[in-house]
Amino acid sequence: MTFGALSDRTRRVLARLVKDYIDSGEPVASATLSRRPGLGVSSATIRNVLAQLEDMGYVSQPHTSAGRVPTDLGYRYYVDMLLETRRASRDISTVEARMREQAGDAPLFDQLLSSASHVLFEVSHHVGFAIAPSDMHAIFQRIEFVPLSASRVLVVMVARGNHVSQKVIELNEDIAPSALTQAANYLNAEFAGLSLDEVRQAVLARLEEQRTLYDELRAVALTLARTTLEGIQSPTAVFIDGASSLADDAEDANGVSMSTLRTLLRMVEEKQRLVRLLDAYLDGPGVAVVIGAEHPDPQLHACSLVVAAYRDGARRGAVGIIGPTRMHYSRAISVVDGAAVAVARFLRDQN
Amino acid sequence: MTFGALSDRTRRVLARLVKDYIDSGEPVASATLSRRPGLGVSSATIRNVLAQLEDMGYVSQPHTSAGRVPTDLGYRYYVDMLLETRRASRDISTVEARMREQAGDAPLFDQLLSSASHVLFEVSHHVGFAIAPSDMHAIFQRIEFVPLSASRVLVVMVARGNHVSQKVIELNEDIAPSALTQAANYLNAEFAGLSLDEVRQAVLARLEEQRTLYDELRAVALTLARTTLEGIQSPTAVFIDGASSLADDAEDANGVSMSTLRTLLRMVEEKQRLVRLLDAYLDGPGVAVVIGAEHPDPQLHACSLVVAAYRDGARRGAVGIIGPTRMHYSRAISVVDGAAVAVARFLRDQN
DNA sequence: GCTGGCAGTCTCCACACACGACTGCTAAAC
DNA sequence: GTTTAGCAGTCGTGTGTGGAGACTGCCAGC
Repeated sequence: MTFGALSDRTRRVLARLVKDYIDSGEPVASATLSRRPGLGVSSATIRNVLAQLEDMGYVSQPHTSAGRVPTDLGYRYYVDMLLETRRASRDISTVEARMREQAGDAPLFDQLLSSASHVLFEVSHHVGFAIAPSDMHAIFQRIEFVPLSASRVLVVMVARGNHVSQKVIELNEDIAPSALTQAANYLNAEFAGLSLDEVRQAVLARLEEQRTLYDELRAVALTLARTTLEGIQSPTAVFIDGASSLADDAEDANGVSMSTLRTLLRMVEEKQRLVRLLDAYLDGPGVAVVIGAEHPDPQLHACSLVVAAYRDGARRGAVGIIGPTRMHYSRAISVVDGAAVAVARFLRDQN
Repeated sequence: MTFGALSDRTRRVLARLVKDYIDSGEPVASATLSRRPGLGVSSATIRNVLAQLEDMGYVSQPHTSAGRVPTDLGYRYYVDMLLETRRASRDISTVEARMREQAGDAPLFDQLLSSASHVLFEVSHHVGFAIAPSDMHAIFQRIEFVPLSASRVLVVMVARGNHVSQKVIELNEDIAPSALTQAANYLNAEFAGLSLDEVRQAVLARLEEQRTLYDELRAVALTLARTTLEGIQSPTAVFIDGASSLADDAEDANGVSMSTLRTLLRMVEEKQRLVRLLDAYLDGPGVAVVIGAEHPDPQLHACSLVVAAYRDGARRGAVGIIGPTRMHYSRAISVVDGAAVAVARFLRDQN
């Protein structure tokens, strides 16, 4: 997008109006803007500018005798300006320091994401979230079988990045601890370094062969591996924190109605909804901002989403925040950006 | 509590009023009650009864020309009647079947509690929760060390009841995988069957001795065990589901105001608050109900809590629901009771 | 002790009115 | 041509009034 379409003064008025509205929550009057330093013109002039901005769809009036309020398009213009100018500034240090404090030096992957969502909430005062990359692309590092009883086994699978998943498997027949150890050794030697998806395919292929070629140890190992991996392709892990901030947003009648509140609370519960919602925005680089009516779901038209993807090799996850359209975008953007960088850095350090 | 203080008819009127109010949410008029089958008296008579009940503090009028609404004391009387008469009936089958569907046959302890909270939410349409017993009394079953890199170890500790906890430990110096295996073997042989608290004490005691008596293997094992156990005494695990139902409660203006909503959402986040809140109610047998102003926290005066403890050997945890004081108590009580029994049964079956 | 009837009370809703906040427009000034 | 001051016009908000409706409390009669 080019910013040439609006004159310099018009742009300054729009930016000032958006900022004022974000701070106050009240429609902004021309007189209020003219009193601001920086634009040394009278309220009448501002009124002319605002009339233009209204024609172009950047601002609107709740009613004739009220000040102006930014439309979603107005926010969009403002945010694009921010993204353009603020590209350099990011707030990694604060976010990263807080995450380290929260999660410790050697966190499990889940702990890392959980603390990311928590820190995003703390610093933005909006709902923070962190989404794990799809498990299937994780790099298999190690598997371990812990006997719980004669026929029950705890499977612990470790993927790169301290990504641990576990599952209890109930066997049809008893199995000796030594057999479990051997099975684990076999699998570790055979598959370490492959992605879980590749491991799954390899396991299935070998089980096919196995039908003819009979080998007790391998059969057990591969069957255990298959059962384990079945559970793994379960839904993507999602961490969300700060749902209580929604109550504040709804109370301020920030356009966040009770039904929006409910929609978001449901999303906090059925986290996969959030994953679906985000799927579309995970491709671009840097921070993406989705404002109000840009959401496909009408229930979210009062909300904005600030999201940034992070990379871990070929895998991509995301962190971000959800808040009312009237949110402090500049801070939100720098914080989310910082969190994405911090998560990526953590992962790099662990590998 | 004895129910003799009120005449039989008075009690029936109170019960009918509470039920009607729970169903409708509207103040109940004397005429409405007189039309109900069962109490074959005119509205004027009902009015006399209601006046008595009001004197005794069981019901109140929002304003002079309105019907009656139960007070917290009225609910209390009603709930005590329920607890007295319904002691026999519990709804285990539904709850247990749903939990089994949710969690599978061999769930991890966390999965079990998570599904309990979810099922409680589903069937009650209020916030459901499940609290794990304090970890320190769990029975140590097995520990396993998984090498992640030369100096990083994943500790997996299993306690009875499929209770798995894990932690990454960063060592000061490199350690060979074989040493880890030996360390695990030593700890498993030595401490299996003790409570984690006992293990912790034993480990500390032996480390004291160890200062003089030098034995590399044991020193490593005990040090790893100590570091692991340090992390374990972390806050009690709590599972909560159904926060979105709070939005419904607040929307119906069930007395659940925005500030109550916020308080509860905060509690969903800082789960330890809930643990503290419940501490007082975990001792009694069966189901406990805390109604409105009976809560110490004034923010919860619009809420009721239905909670039941479950036992796992010497350990006690709890399950329950939180909803508006105007909640369907009879169903809530039977469901919570059923869930507590189902969790206990699961644990017994796993051990 | 119960019931029918009636007067009294209070909420809720609709309507009207005045106040205040901004705007849009126009004509004059720069 | 652009900016400004001034003014008329518009609309939301807060307040007050009145009538309808919903219950109750009380009293007299059964």
